[in-house]
Amino acid sequence: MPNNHDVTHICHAAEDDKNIGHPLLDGLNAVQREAVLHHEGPLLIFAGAGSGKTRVLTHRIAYLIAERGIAPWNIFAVTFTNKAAKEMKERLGKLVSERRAKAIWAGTFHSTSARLLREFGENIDVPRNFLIYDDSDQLHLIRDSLRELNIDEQKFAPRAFLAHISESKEKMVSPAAWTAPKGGQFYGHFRSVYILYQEKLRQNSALDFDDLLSETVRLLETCPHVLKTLQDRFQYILVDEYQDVNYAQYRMLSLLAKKRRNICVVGDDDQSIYLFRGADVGLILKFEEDYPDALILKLEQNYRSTQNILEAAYSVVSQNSKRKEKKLWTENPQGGLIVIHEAANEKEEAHWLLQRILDEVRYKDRKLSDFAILYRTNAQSRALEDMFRNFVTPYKIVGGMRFYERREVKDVLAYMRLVHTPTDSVSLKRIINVPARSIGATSIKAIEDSARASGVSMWEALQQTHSIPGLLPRARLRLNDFALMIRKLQEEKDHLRVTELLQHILDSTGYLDALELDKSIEGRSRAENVREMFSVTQEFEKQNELPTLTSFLEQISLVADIDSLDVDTEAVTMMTLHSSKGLEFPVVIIAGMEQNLFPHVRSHGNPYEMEEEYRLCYVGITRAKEELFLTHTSRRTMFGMLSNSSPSEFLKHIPRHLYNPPRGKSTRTEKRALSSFDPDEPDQDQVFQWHESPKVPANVSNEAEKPVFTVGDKVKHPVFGKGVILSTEGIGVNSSAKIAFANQDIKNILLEYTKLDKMP
DNA sequence: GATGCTTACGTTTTT
DNA sequence: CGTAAGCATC
Repeated sequence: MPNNHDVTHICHAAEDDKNIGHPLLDGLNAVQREAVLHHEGPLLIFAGAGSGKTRVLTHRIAYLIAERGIAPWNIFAVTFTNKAAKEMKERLGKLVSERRAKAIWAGTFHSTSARLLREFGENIDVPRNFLIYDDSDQLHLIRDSLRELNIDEQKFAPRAFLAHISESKEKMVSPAAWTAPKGGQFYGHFRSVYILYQEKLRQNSALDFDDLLSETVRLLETCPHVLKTLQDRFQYILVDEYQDVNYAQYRMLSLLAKKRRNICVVGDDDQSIYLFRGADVGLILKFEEDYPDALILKLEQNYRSTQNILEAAYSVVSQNSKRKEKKLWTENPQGGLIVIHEAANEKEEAHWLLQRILDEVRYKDRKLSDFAILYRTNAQSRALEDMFRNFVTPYKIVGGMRFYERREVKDVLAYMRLVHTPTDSVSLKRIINVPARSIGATSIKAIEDSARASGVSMWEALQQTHSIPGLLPRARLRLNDFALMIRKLQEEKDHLRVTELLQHILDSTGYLDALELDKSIEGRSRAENVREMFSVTQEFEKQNELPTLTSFLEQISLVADIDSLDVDTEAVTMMTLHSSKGLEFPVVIIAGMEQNLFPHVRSHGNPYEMEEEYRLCYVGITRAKEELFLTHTSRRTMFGMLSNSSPSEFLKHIPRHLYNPPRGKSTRTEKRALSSFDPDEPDQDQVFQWHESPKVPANVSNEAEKPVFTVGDKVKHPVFGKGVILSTEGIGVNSSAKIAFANQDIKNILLEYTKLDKMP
């Protein structure tokens, strides 16, 4: 089986179309063509996983431009991630021209909203230099609000307020319109917290993620001239992943599409996985009501996966009651069996799947980049990463501890934000004493109180330290120095490129110098991360025609983890199931298929959330093109506590004939289980039975020519150089050795995959 | 005001 | 287990 067949090669076009021969319709099936050719009026496309919807969307846009003479700047394409927008433009560049592809409006709801508010926000008193507050910024504001309102943080979790505020905004419920549900002190406090939080956002010239959407809706609703301008601008609207749209986004679309009604939405109710973020599957099902004249198309032919994989996916998602019945079909081969594997614990799980991957690379000519490991929670990546690092196998990870969430990066960004938007007191408070300039909590409190008393921002209060009561003379001096430094940077900001500004900030604050004094490992990596910021700004300046500070900060606030995933790197990809939406891989491994983990324990007892877990599983399975591995453990350590785990209920819905036979409890297995690394030998034999490629018996092949190593042997590793064997483990393919290298590193090396020379 | 120690607490999923 | 916030001490 070819490793990276493109869908284009196995698409078969219907023969009977009058437009046959048009390059934009080439290789499309009949339904896909209809979607491309549909001219004016609403269009709803149910597009199953792997049914070529991105192709349909890009070809449809290309057709509008090339054949119908629609100006690219009159087309608005909403994608789910920035990455998807970028890819769409790249593909369009090849279909029409790069210049025209660049001119279309493509982006996420959030980035488009930010752009519109930057352009028109002044109509509704959104300042031009607004910042976008992320989760942790929001929490700061909530905490401040709770303190101000004398609400006990211990009794009422700040997160709970934030979640409920977010929910309210998604549904476009203002503090005034909000009505308290019955009972509970929480709701008694809620309105005042909501109001104060909103007030603080305004004072800081900041919008949160939800504001981007709700303020845009408010803009469209309250300013008819803006609405008209935008209705004329966005003559053709195309929306991807419509099943994950929330109410505010829905309102925004309705307003924009009202005049011309050229709205084309694509989605799949089986792939709705953002309920927690306000996504409402009901909206895609309501589209027909909203637009009774809509053309409705269904893309049900799958070009991605084998029949076995599709059947497994269907067997899971069809358990749900609230879904539009549909079943994908494919002309693809049946494919090999799915492999379900139980490991003793998360370490062994990681070890097993790493081995599987290396086996396939070795015997089936796979590349590391053919593999994706998916999991339910980010925390699961730790065991995987440890194992990959130990065995020196390249991997790339989406999410987890994000670059922009690191303390040092946030600090540097806070300086940039403060220079850009002085009213941003969250940033100000963050860095006013970083690096330490002897400005302590008492002084900060004094500024805050004084600012509140006179109704100005902290930054404004700082300009007149003499009128702040309770400041010691020395503190006053320090504060003046700080204010002067920031003012200088503010004066420069418009004449400098972002990279230069970053340099000036580091120079005048001494931030990097302070970090470099710390010689510890963390200290070094912090300094490294700050220097990495220069790559970020330089890359930004290269990629953007108008690389302003405003757009830099905006882009950083709105990047998704997935946006920076580099598909070209030769490495295994690891990410959450959520992040994997829209992607595909020849081989997919879903790890942690356990009850209470996936489906997640928090979804138990909530039928809506349980159905979402099933959809999430469906999304995960349908990422796979050729092979699927599902692993679970019998015991897993969570929160530092070891607990028993049982196989996920998803597994029992997969028909027996689709996966590998259960491994027999042979004495061999039991013996093996006693040895240190559970190599799970019988299972491995079965794995290879269903491969078409000739199997090289793994544990026989090289054993003869491989030297045997014992503790104390001196060896030479092709990458790490000279070392000494500290200990050995495992048998055959699984044998590994702990080796101490000359550079002090101690690593576990899988002997099977490393050319290790014995030295005299 | 800085530093170091203790404790409490948490993990869904993300624009 | 690992982190972050909180407290006591210098």
